[in-house]
Amino acid sequence: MKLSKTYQPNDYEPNIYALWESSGAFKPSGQGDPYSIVMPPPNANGNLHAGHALFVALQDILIRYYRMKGRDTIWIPGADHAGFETWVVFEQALTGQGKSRFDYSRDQLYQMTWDFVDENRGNMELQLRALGASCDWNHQIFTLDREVTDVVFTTFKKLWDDRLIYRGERIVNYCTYHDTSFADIEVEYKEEQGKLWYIDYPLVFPKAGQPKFITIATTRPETMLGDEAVAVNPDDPRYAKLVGQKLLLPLVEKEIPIIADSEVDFEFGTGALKITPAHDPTDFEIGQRHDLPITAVIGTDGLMKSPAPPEFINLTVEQAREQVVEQLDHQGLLRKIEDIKHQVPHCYKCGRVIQPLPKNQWFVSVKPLAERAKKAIRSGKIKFVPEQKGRELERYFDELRDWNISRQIAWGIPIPAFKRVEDETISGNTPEWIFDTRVDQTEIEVGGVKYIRDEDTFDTWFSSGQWPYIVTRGDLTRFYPSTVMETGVDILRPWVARMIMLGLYITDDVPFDEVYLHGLVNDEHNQKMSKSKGNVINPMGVVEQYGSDALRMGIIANRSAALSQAFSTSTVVAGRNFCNKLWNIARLTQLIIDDNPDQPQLEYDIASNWVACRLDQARRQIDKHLEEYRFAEAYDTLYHVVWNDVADWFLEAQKLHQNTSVLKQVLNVVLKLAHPFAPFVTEAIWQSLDTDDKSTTLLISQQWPEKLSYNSVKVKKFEQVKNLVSAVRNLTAELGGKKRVLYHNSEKLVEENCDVIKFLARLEDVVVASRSEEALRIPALAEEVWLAASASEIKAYRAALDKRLDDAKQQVALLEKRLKNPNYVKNAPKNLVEQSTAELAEQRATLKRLQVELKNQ
RNA sequence: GGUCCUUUAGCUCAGUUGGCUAGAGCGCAGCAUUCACAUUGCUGAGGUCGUAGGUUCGAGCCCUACAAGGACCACCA
Repeated sequence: MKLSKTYQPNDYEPNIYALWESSGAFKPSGQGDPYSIVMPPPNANGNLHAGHALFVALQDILIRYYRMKGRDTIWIPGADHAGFETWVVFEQALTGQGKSRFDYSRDQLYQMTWDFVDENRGNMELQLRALGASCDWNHQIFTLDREVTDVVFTTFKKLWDDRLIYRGERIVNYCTYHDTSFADIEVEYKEEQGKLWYIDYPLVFPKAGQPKFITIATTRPETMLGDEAVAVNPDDPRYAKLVGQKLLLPLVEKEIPIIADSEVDFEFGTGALKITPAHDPTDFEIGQRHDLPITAVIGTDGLMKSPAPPEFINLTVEQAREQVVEQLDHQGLLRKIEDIKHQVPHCYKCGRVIQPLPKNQWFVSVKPLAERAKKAIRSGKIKFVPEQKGRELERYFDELRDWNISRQIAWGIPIPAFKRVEDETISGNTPEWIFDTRVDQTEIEVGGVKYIRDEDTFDTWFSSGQWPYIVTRGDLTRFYPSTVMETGVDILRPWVARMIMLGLYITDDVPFDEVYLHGLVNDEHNQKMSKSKGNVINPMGVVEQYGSDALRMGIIANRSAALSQAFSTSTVVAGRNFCNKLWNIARLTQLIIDDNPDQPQLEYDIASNWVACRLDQARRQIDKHLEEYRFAEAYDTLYHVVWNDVADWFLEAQKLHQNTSVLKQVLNVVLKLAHPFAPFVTEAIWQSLDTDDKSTTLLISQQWPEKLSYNSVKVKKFEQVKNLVSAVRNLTAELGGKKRVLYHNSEKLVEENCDVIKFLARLEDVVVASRSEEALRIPALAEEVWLAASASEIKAYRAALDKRLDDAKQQVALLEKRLKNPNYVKNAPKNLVEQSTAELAEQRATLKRLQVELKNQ
């Protein structure tokens, strides 16, 4: 015996992976229709988490399956510089060394982050290998590689030339701690208990019969220092006559107009809205419509700044708020304070409140891009699993606003734009900003004019949004569009949406044909995993304990598309046990073959036909399930055919009558069907088999099983034997478990399969006899077969028989009622009616046998 | 405020165009076991499919309302 008693994954996995990798099996074959998956690049600086384990499992199953199906298959791995994410970690490390980002230049910081990432770089890749990812490492790309930045620059230029990129002062979401702006999508809104302050703004020249002031309501009184107007709804009768008049902005003593804008909600507060164009997105828009100046009183450092009155300058927002309220109260302008619950934007990383600030940034005009993307989904050019996620994206494209792509962090792809250095000698038509890819220089000269590089870097999603066509350039163009994009629902909007927009824009084609989305992997109690909760599952620990295959099967079991579901150790254990089952199937097969070396018996017995039929059905089902991305069901099908059919019935039967050629064939098919789901153990077994040319034979490179042939009559026969055996086992167990004698009235089925039935049903003996008093009829079987039982046992069993009788009666009544219903007979499909009729006959026969049985006792 | 998802056995989940006795894994109970595997085998118990209506010969599945949980979106200052 070559194989140890149980499968020890750690003894095999690393060697098996090295075998695959060195054999070149991960490379595309160049034969067959292309099948490609672009891996969502994991953070180069991080360790893999449970979500990665899930995506590796799903994508690798697809890749291995289609590779075996003969497709020209590639899975392209990547590593993400993960701009902001990595930056935050790097800065923490810097702080840990007592340093800060202000001690270095941008270029120094970039280099330092590069080195920092480089140190950890290999971990992620080793972990992908440990998970068995059969991706083509020759084509691995890092998101900061030259070939990536080249494409990103070209795209930026094209957008620029097409006037789809503009630089403008807009309100951005600014984290004053991280010192960078965010896209709308990166902001986390949290409901908070806040206050609503009601403040009187006096009119400069109150007219007779009119109020002397307007009361506004605000949750952020400190921003009033930057107010430029008070807006009311044009249809609001309370304020109709006041529109156009001036107010005196308290504390600042500045005159501001009362304007009318339909955006203003009558219902909220007093119906009068103070307008701070610099510090609120809505106010900014209203300000634009009414040509109001943008007066910023909060700086990017989060402190108050000029032109706020001197006493407020350099106060924090919170301090300023207190001061403002206090002074207003002092001046008798504070009318009332209400408690209010409202949504407050927070930095998703540090949790601090996001300040809306005006900032000059690069923006992408997304409307035309989004329109096209929406059409691609609507027309079915891109298919989503699950479908509703496609509809969700369509709605998202409708409401998407211009996309801020500038980030004020050093770690990322520099924006290839340079700003003119002000100089009186330059002519009026020299552009303020020019495109240039010499981003390694901070200052360049063009036509005698000096330009300085934009210090900002691109939003990571701007470059990763171009990933599918970036990674398929060169000799891989046949793999674009990729076949399926498999990724997490959480990045449907930030990533998938952008890949579709930019893919269509640059290549005039969709970036992928289908999108499969997986949900979050929660902890065992279905709570979201997070470092702060300490409930994070480390996939490498699971691999170490149970094996890579076990983790893979455990994590896909019971899981459906796009749903957040719990991680379950028990399904991983089930996966581990399944690996061991495969292992022992191989061991037994080997054992039998070793015992019968030179005489393969070619007699094709009924069990062999039956198992061929079961395996063939399973193959078709797995095909169908994988076609429809039903991973859990494909695995379930495999699990049961291997365990329940092959191991529990076929191999048990083979212990009696060996058929080495069929045994070999069955093991071969089992290993192939199982390979995408349990690659390591199946390959380990494959390598242990005696084959003519081992060096070139890898399971990973084998063809998926073809149709198996079998004799249906023999299949049916084994099915009957199996039913009889189960019925005997059942009755034996109910009667108390000891071995018994089976009597039969020269039944052909029993006669022909006497020894198999005896063996599988664990019978004392099988003898021909007429009905004995000391025996119980095997229930629900048409054959005249009885199991030996003493009178007292029969008596004790009477209750069970009574119950069976009741069940049968109920069934007969139900079927009769259904068949008597003329509407059923008329409307239901014919085969169903026939089926019901047949079943009724069967149930009536059963009923009759049970009645006889009971009478005889 | 809006949109979407979920609700099926003790737990985690399947259940593909409605079709008649709703499945799996784990857990639980009983029995077995020198014979590939205790990471085992056999047998079994356990569900009025969130609630209330409706459509239909027939509903876990379709429709309506409601309830609970979750996710996302939104400019209510």
